[in-house]
Amino acid sequence: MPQREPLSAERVVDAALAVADRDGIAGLSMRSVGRELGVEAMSLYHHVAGKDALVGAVVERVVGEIGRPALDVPWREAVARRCRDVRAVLRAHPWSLGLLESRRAPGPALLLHHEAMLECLRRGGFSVVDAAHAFSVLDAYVYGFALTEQHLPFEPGEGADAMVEEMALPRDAFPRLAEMVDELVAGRAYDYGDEFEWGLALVLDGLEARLAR
Amino acid sequence: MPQREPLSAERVVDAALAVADRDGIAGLSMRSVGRELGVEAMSLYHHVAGKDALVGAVVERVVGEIGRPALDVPWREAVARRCRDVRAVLRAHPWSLGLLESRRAPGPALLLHHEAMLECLRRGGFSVVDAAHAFSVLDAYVYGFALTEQHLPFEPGEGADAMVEEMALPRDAFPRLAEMVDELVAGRAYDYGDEFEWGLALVLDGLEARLAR
DNA sequence: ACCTGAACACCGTTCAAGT
DNA sequence: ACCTGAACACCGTTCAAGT
Repeated sequence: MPQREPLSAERVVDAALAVADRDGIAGLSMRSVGRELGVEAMSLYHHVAGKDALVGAVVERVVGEIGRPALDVPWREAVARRCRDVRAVLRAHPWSLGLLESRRAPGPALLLHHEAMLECLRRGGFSVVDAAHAFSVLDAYVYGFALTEQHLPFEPGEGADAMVEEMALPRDAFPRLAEMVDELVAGRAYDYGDEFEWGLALVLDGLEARLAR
Repeated sequence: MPQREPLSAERVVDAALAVADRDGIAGLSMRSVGRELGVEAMSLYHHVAGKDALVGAVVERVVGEIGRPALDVPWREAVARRCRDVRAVLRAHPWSLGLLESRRAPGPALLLHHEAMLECLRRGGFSVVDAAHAFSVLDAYVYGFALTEQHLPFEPGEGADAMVEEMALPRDAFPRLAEMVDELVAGRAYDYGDEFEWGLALVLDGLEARLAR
């Protein structure tokens, strides 16, 4: 019977990430992470300062999954890829968005992402101030989309039918919602996820226009 | 000594809102709400089904603070007002954004807001499908801005100086962030909150262009 | 040096008991 | 009908004790 692998900050973060991915944010506790490692919760305190620090490290790990920037393509394409990357990461770890609020200062991984985004924009010809503006809109859009996407009353593949049932709209009180649901259901194959590209293109068009003037 | 006001669902929600506004989301517990009302936590269960239901009711109350739509103005102005309204409400109750994740189906107040937004857009001439697109971008942008605004490493009025200190950027590793901070500090009076209008105008311009074509 | 048992001050919730 | 005390199964964290 092999000796138990010794604990380390890295293994604790690994375990916490696994627990969060499996059981969501509500299932992440010092005790559950300990259980995951076959160890008492108190042992974790020798490797992480506390739950806040652990959560911070897990968020940092997730942010680190955002791909490295492509600098050999036009700014619009480079920026679009980063945005898709961020959305993909936030979708893979839905619980991480809610965790952002417990962090105050951004960690190095998030700063690296910000830096990469600004680099793409500056190379594209944006002034420092406009790059700051552009970063702000893009960041808000991507985070916000991930947030709304997460709280949809239906599953991505499921289409809009489920939504109609789930919320049972009184048509006369909500005519605009009703016609929208009708049309989306009638048009079949509506995937809310497609909205991401529509909005992203709109924002990028807007930035292009600002750049030209 | 006056008889104690009898408990009611409404009074419980009032108290929960007061606790959340004062102590944040972490301070909101059945026991703390009970304390706020001078009552044991267990008494609350006679008026709300449980914590989830209470949280739902509190969110519903907050969403209800979003103003009624102005339908006698051009769509662009009407939509802009609603967006500013939503942002203001989310800023007044910063903890509510994090609470959205615990809700599955949107309550009537949120549906009313969605309906109002769609009404503005449809009156402006957007097709059903384009109104859905437009709603999606706007919603994502506003929520996302509120989210990023909430996690700024510095206080709104404080300017960017605090940010520089707080995160102590190694300039050579983050040249783009460094130049940005420099310029914003040099330019004085940078208020991140101003970014909201810049991005909102960009999104609305984009929608206007889509409407015209 | 690393791990843990017991303890403390908290959670949400149930249920039988009080008025 | 409305409120509550005691209890249960959980939290994060401290600290003295074990190896």
